[in-house]
Amino acid sequence: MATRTDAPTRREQILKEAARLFAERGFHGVGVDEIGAAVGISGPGLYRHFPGKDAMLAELLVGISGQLLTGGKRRVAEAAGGAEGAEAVLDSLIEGHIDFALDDRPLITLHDRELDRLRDSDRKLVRQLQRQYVELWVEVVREVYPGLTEPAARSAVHSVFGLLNSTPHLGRPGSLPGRGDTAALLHRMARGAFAAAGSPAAG
Amino acid sequence: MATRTDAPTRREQILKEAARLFAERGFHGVGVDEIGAAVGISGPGLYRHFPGKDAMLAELLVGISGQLLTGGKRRVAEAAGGAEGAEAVLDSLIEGHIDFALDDRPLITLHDRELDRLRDSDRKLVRQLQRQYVELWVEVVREVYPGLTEPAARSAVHSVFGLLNSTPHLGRPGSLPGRGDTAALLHRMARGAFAAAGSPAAG
DNA sequence: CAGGGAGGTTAGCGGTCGTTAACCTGAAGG
DNA sequence: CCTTCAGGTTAACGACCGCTAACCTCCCTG
Repeated sequence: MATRTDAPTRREQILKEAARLFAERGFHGVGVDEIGAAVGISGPGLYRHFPGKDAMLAELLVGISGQLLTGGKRRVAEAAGGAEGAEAVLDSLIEGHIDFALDDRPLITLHDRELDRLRDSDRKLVRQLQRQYVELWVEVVREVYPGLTEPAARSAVHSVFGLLNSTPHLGRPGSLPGRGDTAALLHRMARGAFAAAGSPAAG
Repeated sequence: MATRTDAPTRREQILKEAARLFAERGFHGVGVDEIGAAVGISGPGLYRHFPGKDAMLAELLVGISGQLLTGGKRRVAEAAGGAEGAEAVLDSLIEGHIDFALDDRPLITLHDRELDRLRDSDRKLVRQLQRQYVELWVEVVREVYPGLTEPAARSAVHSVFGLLNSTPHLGRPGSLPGRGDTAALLHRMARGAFAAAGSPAAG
């Protein structure tokens, strides 16, 4: 839980700015000179830190997927240790995903937008991490709503991801009703969506 | 309601293929030669039909936004004519959006991905159409759930759009549980999400 | 049957972009 | 004090890409 107080490395600066620029204008829409300028160095200087532009995107996407999966696993394990039910685990997963979506909006945008720009091996890795993350959710969701078939649960999970990942469309951070309220609203809506998916007896 | 039986014009072919390619690899990731090849002509031949590559994207995005807004307005007007309540109007809006998301998946993808690649004037137009569409929903949603503040309703609408627009992530059309089932699931989830947003008294 | 426009073709220009090459500099270490 | 090396710099190359120019070929029409 060591909260970092030391300054970010140049490498981390580059990744952060690259993520922002890629999210704003797309991978092909951003030049290496722009990324360099964003961290105060110029174009080719980036090649002291990364073998190429592709490598930056790859590291970003692998990092995102891995971070989501690791966080999800941790939350499932923690909750399983206590006496809480599956509902609490689901709440924890939702909370973690919302935190990520609200804190790292550019990364969320990249996550489902630029995957196809990766080399085959990297793309396979990211897809595998994503799949594991989805399966994590599917298991928990089916435990809470046993009526759901597995394909339906998977569709529901993907749809809730779409709901939670909508934060980049909610306007600039200032125009939101406040982070806490937004998080609470998203959480309620996600639970409501799952509940509706799990009970086909709607009017 | 004249269902078209005549063959699509060359212009329409181009737009359709361009939409698919843009959705797959991004606007900057597709060359005009590829678009031409996709319709059986080669590169510069496209310039007999469009003034430039940008114009294809512009026409696609303006078309999408306009189509959504027009359809939404029509549905609101139709339902308002009958004796049905706001709930029925909301259901109709959801149904229309789902139809669009399931039938024109590449367009849905483009819709919130490549907007920034447009000329200023086109982007303003698209944004204006989108805003009107959102306001259409917000009004209906607040009628059904009067407890929602206006900002909360707008956030909820954007989030439900994220949910409904998740169809491109649901795997290839073949792997879905069947179009009707998928549409029904999405519809239930959207209603559940709105209901949860509208009643802060969750446990 | 002339002729003109719609809708193609290929060749090529000009600009952009990712990447490499060659060089510079300041700080650390023996 | 000399060396080394991490981390920069600018110049330039080669590929790609959007677009234009110039030309061709049907087909429709008067």
